[in-house]
Amino acid sequence: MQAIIDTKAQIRSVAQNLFRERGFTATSMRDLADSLDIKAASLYYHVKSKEDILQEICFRIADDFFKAIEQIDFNTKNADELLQEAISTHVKVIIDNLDAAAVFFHEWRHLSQPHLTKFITLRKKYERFFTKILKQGIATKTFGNIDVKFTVLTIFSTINWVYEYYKPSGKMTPNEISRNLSNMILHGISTKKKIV
Amino acid sequence: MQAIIDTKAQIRSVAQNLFRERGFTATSMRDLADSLDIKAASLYYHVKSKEDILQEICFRIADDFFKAIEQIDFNTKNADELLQEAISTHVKVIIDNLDAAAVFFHEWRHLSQPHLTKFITLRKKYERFFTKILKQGIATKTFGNIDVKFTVLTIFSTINWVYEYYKPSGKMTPNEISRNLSNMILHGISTKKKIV
DNA sequence: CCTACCGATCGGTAGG
DNA sequence: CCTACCGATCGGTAGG
Repeated sequence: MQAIIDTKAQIRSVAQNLFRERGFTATSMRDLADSLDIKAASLYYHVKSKEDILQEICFRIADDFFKAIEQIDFNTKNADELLQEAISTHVKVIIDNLDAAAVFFHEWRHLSQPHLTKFITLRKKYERFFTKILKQGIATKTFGNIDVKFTVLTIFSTINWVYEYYKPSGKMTPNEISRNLSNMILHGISTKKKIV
Repeated sequence: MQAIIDTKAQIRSVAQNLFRERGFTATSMRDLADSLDIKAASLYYHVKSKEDILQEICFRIADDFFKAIEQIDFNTKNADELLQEAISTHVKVIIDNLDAAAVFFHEWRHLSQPHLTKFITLRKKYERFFTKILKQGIATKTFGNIDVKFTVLTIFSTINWVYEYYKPSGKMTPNEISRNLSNMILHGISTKKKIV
């Protein structure tokens, strides 16, 4: 049994990398098999289909995102602290799974139904954690009078792109990246006061 | 001649849409032909190859981005005004070419050499406009002591995602979106003062 | 995990 | 812009 599990994990690992580099559609089962030094037909002993692999990648990391954010205690902190913590855990999941994150953000649309709908539903559910933080922050005047939906989308655009430029060999640590992103989202880059 | 030009523009228009929806690799020449009510072989009278279409889409909108940003007068304005204007023209190009922008941001990696290198070089050149604005703003203390490279990347992540959520039928106008994005990037969402 | 193979589809060409 | 077609490659199966 152990061998099967390992092989499946290996397939996923190689697939994450190739799906990221070339895209899901442009990666063939033969490409995958070549990287694993087996024949394409042998892959089907471990996975049901090519899309089966994509599903596993997408929903595994979705699960990581939920597990991380659900550990945040939403009752004992201010909205700005909550937001910083949410950003930090989100960024950590991405950085710990760079290939999977890239696939998650780019290739999910190749999921077939009903998985596609399930995926979109999960994403909306996840967004609600951030919506909640923003609404709380507006209510307590911690945040300005912002458009919640627009701001949630903008926060995600800002923090999701991390997988694109983060390099483990780079000079910025994951914590520094999280801090800088939180800082930009909370305070911006200007030294001047906001004109409202 | 006019007919040929129109047909080529039609091919590009349909291709932008399909490449966006399904991705470059997952869109076949037969898909394109079907949408145009012609046969796949007939496409080759107008275009050299499938990638030829991708190249046109990517480099045309790249040109739009440059034309727009080159019209900004970099000498008579403060860094914060410059940044607002750069963001605004950038967002306008995206909103005026939603399909092409989506292809530009997602499918460029399917370009072959030497076009891929040319594309990346152009993108770096374009980023330099923003680098210049940030450096000027830091020098004049308009911006805080930020990491320039990181901030340029973060600004692009924040503003590029517009193509994903902008809907012409939505309640926010392009100008409002630009203003909100500039506001977030310059001042953030917090009402508190920045703690340095 | 392999060999052998299938039907479908791909990008593209020849020739009109 | 069409018909007719090509070699290559695709995801996947049968049977071991």
